[in-house]
Amino acid sequence: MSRSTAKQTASKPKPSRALRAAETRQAILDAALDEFSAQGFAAARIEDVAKRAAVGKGTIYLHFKDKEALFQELVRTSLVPLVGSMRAPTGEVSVRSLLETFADTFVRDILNTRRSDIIRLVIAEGRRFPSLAEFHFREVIAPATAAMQRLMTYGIARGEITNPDLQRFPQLIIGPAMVALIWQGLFGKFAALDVAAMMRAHIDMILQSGRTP
Amino acid sequence: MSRSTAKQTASKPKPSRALRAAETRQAILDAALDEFSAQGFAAARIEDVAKRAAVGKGTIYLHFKDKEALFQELVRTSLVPLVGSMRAPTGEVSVRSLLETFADTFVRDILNTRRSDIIRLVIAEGRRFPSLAEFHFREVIAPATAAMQRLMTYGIARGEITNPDLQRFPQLIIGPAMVALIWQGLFGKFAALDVAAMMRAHIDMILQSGRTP
Amino acid sequence: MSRSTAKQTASKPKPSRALRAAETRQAILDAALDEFSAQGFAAARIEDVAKRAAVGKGTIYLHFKDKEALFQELVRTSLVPLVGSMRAPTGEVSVRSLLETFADTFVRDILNTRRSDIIRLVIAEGRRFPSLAEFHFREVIAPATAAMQRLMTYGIARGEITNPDLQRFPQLIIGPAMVALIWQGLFGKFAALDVAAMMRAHIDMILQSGRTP
Amino acid sequence: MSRSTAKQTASKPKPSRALRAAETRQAILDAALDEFSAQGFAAARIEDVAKRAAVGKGTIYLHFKDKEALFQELVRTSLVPLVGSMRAPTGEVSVRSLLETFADTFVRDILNTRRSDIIRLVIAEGRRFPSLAEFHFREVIAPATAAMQRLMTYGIARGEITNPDLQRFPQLIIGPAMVALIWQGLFGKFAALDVAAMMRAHIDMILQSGRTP
DNA sequence: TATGAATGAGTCTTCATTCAT
DNA sequence: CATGAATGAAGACTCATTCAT
Repeated sequence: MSRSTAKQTASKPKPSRALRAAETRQAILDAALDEFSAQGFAAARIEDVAKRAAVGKGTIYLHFKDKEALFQELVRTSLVPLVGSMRAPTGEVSVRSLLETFADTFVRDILNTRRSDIIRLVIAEGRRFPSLAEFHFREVIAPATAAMQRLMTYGIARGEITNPDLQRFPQLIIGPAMVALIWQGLFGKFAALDVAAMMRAHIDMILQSGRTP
Repeated sequence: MSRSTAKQTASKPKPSRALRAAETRQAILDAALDEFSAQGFAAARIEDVAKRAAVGKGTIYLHFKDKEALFQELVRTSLVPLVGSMRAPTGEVSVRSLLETFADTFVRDILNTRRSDIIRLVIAEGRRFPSLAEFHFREVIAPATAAMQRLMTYGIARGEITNPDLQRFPQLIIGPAMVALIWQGLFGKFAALDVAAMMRAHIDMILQSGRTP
Repeated sequence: MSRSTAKQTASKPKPSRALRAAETRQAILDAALDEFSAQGFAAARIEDVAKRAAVGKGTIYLHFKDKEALFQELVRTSLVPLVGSMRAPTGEVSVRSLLETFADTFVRDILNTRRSDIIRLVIAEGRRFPSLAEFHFREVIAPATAAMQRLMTYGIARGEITNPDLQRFPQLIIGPAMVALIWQGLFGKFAALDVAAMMRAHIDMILQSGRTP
Repeated sequence: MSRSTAKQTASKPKPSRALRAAETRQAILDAALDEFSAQGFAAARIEDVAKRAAVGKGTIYLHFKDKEALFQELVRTSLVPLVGSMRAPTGEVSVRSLLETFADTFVRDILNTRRSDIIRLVIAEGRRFPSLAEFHFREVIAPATAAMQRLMTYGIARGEITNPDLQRFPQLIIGPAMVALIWQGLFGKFAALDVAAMMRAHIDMILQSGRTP
């Protein structure tokens, strides 16, 4: 929403055309996220997206080829940035602290944001949009599991991790995050879940795992 | 085709009208599961359900008030039976064997059956059918987590379980099952997951958890 | 297919087949009147007629070819009997008393009975069932207006009626009856109308009409 | 066909979008009157209305919520304007001339126009649309009968009307108009009715009524 | 005769998409 | 670039009618 330059001159504040267009586009994506995650792909109405974005219905088609393109664009652009943040563990950082950072990041930047809606959307609609599922696997899931595996390799090298299964099944590490996502989305109303505490307990479990008593 | 004579002779035991109706109803539910889990609620077409069930379109409305009723009925009747099978642990059974039984049952009776489609449906459509999400919570989730908590209590009493967090967060125990469900549904094509092995690894982790080395 | 013999053998009191059939048929007609007059032809449902008549849906088709036949049969059989009752005025009866009898009969045997529903049905659906309108004209309207004209001729001969217009426009005599019918059907709830008093006032008007003061 | 220039030259004055929309709306109402009065509410098909109005099916739903709203709007907007024209009688106008004006107006502006179809529609469908019947009573019937009563009061004051029943039963005055409406709609084909002459005869009758000879 | 489960043609209604302004 | 009136294909749902029992 940078509307901070070149305003005082004319009657209308007119920022550069390209800028306004980008803003409109983003407003549409924001609105689309609301509608798609509330209604699902099929039941979401383009008109509602337009209304929520405060643009005309036709405007959406100036920015996106059709409803499906809008949907896929939404999902694609919303999660890819996340992956970049997962880097190989280096230096003397403990696995525990890396896992804790991961958990914190997950809760702060995904679970409590609208990104969680996106993930739920992928889960909900992935079956009907195989290309989306594939894209998501390639761009999000595969890198994330690979990162977890690297983290486990690192942990084993450091002696912090002793259970080799964790390297084989990075899903075990990600598991509680997924559960948290679904739980908050569907059952949070009925039974609150202290996700942060659960994640901490889970990290404890991972680090204790494999130790021969 | 004389219709008034010779009935007891043939192979089929003259299913009473009511019986045939019940069969029709079940055929519709089966077909609906196929269509709904393949297409999602909104995109599934009643006509396709009818075609798959080999009945006329109108027949569906003879058995279900509308598309939504068919959907909810489908989900409701498909999962409740499962819950009955979870009984309190008794006698001298080890927690490990109980967890292994649970894991086996999950893989055999849910993951590799169409029930997994139902659960995916609940996850996918729960947002738009709050009553369904609530029903599912009440009838499936809550009993299942309660059973897990009882199992952990039992394990702690027996000394097999030493990590009290597991009692507080039964979600940690169920987690990998949920991950498996989603993974197989969306990403199984891209990367196979040996769910049974993962579940075993998870059980090991649970049982080792909390031990002070 | 002799249906009239050999019946007294069995247990149930079973009236003759033909009798039962006639009863069923009449029950269907009664139910049809209720439904058609409440819903109109198009919106009335055969299933509701069946339910109200306490017969199966298929039974209706044993007695009537289709929905339209049921409707036409209903209208035809319900009004024709009325016409027979209008006979030529004879003897020394005054026109006033004849008109009063007509008014009484109308109120008692039509307005306050379900026959009024039939007439309303003819008015409502006549446009779409020209054959019905024609039938109704031929069997009810034409005879009734002819009877009124005869009555006026009779009245003029007796000196009771002095206005020749009444002979030319028998509709003027029938008018208030029609108004009463529609009023009671549509607006009776909002403003009651004392039909009998109105009819008396109308008769006074007719008899005073044409007198040169 | 350059679209950006040369607009003031042509014949058509560039109807603004809103104006065109209003025209479309009116075209739909006109077409709906045709279809509804020919087929009745239930049997009229929206698609036929659209075709007759030369618009797409969906366009109708752009202007009216559903079929029923279209129907009610049609009836509501078509008759209310009439009521405004009935004003209290003033000055030295004779009751006869007022009644004659009323009769002329009825024949010219209702009976021989499509408004008569509307009234027939109200009669035909009023039972199934109670709100419509009520609306019609409130907006048309009640004002009309009240106007007639005022007219009779005025006539009595002037000495032209001597029959007090006419004040009590304004329906007696309106009667023949209603009969004419129904007659022309249903039986006009079988037996023509000279409505104007009948109305004149009726007016004579009213003015003679109550005179003691 | 009587039934009611089954059928599918027929309708209303929605909504993604287009396009004239 | 932006708009929203117009469109019509698509899909849910109804109900008269049939027919096996």
